[in-house]
Amino acid sequence: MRISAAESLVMEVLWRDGPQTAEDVAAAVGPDQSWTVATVKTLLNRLLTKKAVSAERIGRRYLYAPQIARADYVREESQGLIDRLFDGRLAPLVSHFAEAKQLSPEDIAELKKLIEELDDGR
Amino acid sequence: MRISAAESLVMEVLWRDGPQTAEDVAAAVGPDQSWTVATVKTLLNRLLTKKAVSAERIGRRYLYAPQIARADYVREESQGLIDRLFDGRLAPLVSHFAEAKQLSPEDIAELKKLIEELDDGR
DNA sequence: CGCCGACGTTTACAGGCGTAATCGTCCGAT
DNA sequence: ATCGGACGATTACGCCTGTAAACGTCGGCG
Repeated sequence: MRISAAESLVMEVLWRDGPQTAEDVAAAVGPDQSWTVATVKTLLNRLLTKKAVSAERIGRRYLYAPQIARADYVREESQGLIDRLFDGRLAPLVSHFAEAKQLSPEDIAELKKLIEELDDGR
Repeated sequence: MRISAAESLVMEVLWRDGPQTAEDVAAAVGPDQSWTVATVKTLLNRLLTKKAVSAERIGRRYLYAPQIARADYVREESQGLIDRLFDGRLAPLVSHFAEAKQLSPEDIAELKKLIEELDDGR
């Protein structure tokens, strides 16, 4: 099931800080988004029905924990974008960023190093 | 203004095949999506109000033409994803694909060539 | 032992989206 | 001059999303 933009912000804090209560999530994400606690609770509940998080009762409260791996989510999102916009291939994306002058020398160096490592591994 | 997923499919055919009528768009995109002509017309009209396409009257019909460049759209979408998932940097995305074993030797070769060209240009 | 308050659950509601049918108009063929 | 059909414009409608308030329950303090 699809995770929406707002929901993904909640997932991000669960991934980053681990299992926590609705209050904690609200404290972590609320300021940026200026969401009320109620909003965070709604999002957590939607994520629950989507089985994207689990809830373990700890006394009066629940601890919410991610049920899907961030890597999986990231892969799906990235693959989707690359499929939609770049014919499923990664190189054109990199190329696009290069043409749009969106790459700093540091970026280029970093990429170079990365690719060389990949190539060595081969 | 935001271009939705369905709308972007319409934009893609306008970008690919140039200005054309609603019928043409429907013929180009309809089969894949199994949309009726009515649906395509709705999407074109929404794109019109979003100023993403223009309409030039040719006799009885309109020719719809893109009003935003594909490169701009692509940049926004890509940048958005990279900002949301990879802290705004491109290398981690590439790295992620590598780790997910989503890169073929051809991909690696292509990237290598690309990066070397970029590096030369520097 | 009863009540209050903290939680989770349920309900709300406007706007966007996907998908389409219906309406109104105007061109072109009789 | 008329009428039907082809187009765009308008209207429809249910689902998802963002954002949140209202409701109900249960545990702990007094």
